Amino acid sequence: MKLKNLVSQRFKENPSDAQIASHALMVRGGYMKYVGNGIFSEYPILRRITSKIEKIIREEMNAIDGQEVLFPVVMPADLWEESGRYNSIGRELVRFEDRNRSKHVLGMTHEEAAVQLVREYASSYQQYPFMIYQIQRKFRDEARPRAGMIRVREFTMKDAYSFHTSQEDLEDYYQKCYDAYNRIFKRAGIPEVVTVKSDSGMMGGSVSHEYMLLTAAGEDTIVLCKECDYRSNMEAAENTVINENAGEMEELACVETPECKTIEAVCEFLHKDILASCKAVVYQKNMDDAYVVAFVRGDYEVNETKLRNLVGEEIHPADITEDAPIVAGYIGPYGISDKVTYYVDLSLKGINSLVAGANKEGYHYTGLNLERDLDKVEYVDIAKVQEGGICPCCGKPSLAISRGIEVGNIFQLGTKYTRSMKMQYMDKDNKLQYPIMGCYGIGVGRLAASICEAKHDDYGPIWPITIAPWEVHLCCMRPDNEDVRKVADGLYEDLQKQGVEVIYDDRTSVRAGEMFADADLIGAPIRVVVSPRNLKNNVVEVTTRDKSVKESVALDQALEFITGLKKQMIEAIEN
RNA sequence: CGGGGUGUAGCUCAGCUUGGCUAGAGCGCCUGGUUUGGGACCAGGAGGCCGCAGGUUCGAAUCCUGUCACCCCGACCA
Repeated sequence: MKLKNLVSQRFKENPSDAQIASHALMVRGGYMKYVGNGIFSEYPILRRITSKIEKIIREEMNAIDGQEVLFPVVMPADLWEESGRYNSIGRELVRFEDRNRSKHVLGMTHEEAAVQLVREYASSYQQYPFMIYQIQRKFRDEARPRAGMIRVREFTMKDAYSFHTSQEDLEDYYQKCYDAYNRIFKRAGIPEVVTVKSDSGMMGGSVSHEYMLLTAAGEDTIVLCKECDYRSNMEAAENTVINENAGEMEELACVETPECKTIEAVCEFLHKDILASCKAVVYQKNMDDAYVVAFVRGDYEVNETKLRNLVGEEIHPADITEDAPIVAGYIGPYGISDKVTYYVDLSLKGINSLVAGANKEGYHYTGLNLERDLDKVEYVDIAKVQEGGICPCCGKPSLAISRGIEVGNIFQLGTKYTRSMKMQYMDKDNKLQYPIMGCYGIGVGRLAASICEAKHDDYGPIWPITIAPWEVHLCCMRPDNEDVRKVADGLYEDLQKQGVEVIYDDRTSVRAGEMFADADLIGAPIRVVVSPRNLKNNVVEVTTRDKSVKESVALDQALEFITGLKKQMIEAIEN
């Protein structure tokens, strides 16, 4: 491919709306073009990258006996009504009517389609297990797309669905998929992706893992133990708290705390330790606006995902009205209205004397002892883990908090979809059974952007050779010089004959600076420069994008050197 | 959905507070020339319904009202 014919435009300046490196570089380099909120087109450079990522994914899915299929993007609403998700999913599911006024949806995930595809086929236990997958566009009407290709509304995804006749078989296959995913990320050049325990959310099911690329630009918060292998998404992270210095037992007393609406203000006013205070965070159920109060130790934040799972339905931060059965700023577990559901976090266990709201405007209690003063207390885990918190696995105070991009996930779904959609098979004993499912996703575009996020410098992406748009970027400096052009043209031909993917820059009237800047933005791992200066010494210059190699190679050895370097770079990633 | 911000050339932006001639710059693009190892220089040129609609005014990119779109933070999110 000649660079001068490449459909795309490169820019010197950063786009004004880009907040993260991958977004800025991929727009500047002509990888993609903004079409609408959360919607992009891919130019040839990016399409070459995503095609290579897809190829790796296909190979690994096929290697674990996956069979590629293709589901429709548009599906009749009936199908989604069967599983119950037509009504349970919010506005991210696009619903519309066709010309006959019949309801349809745009596919945002394909559990229903997968079950529908194999429901009649897989009627005997002898046909199990099997896995089907597709690589296809999805549309999710996200509330807030952001960060370029990291979070978009329309995107390409590999989604796989496996069907099993026993939990053991699912777990066995889940492990195979777990390993296949690790191979995919390794082969795509980011072996540093880690798995974390995750919350299953709307997918349903029990065990699930997310594959996270740890980077400051990530949207997810990850909890990692520095001492052992414990890793979890913050949403699912267990919070372990031990209140060792539980303090003196005091008398319960109601004290005036004027204008003290935050826990910090109260503690300062009363000269009490925030670690012996009880903070109230108020939510409302989405269904009926009923109030739900979460009590946590003053220094903790509420983990809304854990709270939501406990409540068993959707909740949102409360809007406390005048006639509410609670007094904003003065809410405490002692004497709280029985119209309010409340939860007490583990972080409050064992503290002898708490400062807490008195449920009366302008008053707090001191000396509150939950076990002595309340009829009964049940402690639940609803707080966010803190930096330096205690690891639930090894027990050491070694938890660290980091940011990550979710590049893939795997779920043990169970029978949620097969039951609701009445997919059954006949087992050995002539009994009807529901197959057990697993599902496994990878966002292709997001993975490309994540790799860019992980592998770039100020000048552009540094693509791993396995997914780079081209393996070699050949620069012909001064193509108006006949000797130089002849050598460069020859090298271009020869490299291609050797099966090397080359992007060839033979533009006249382009100065060296621009050529190099373009090469950096395109990010091919190997750069070869043919120029009058090099030719004088009968050499070409070979450098790698990551600057680890920079050599002048004799003309007659150039081909061998470059193909050798390519092979070396591929092996370094694949092995 | 709540808070903040921005819409002027393909890109990055100035002009708007205090209304006034044919609306500007840099980059990019086209023509010609000089250049040629990290985004050159000279000369000429094309390119704008100043997001959209309404209003105020002799006159609106600028003031007012409405509306749409986008960006950021939060909420939400397999």
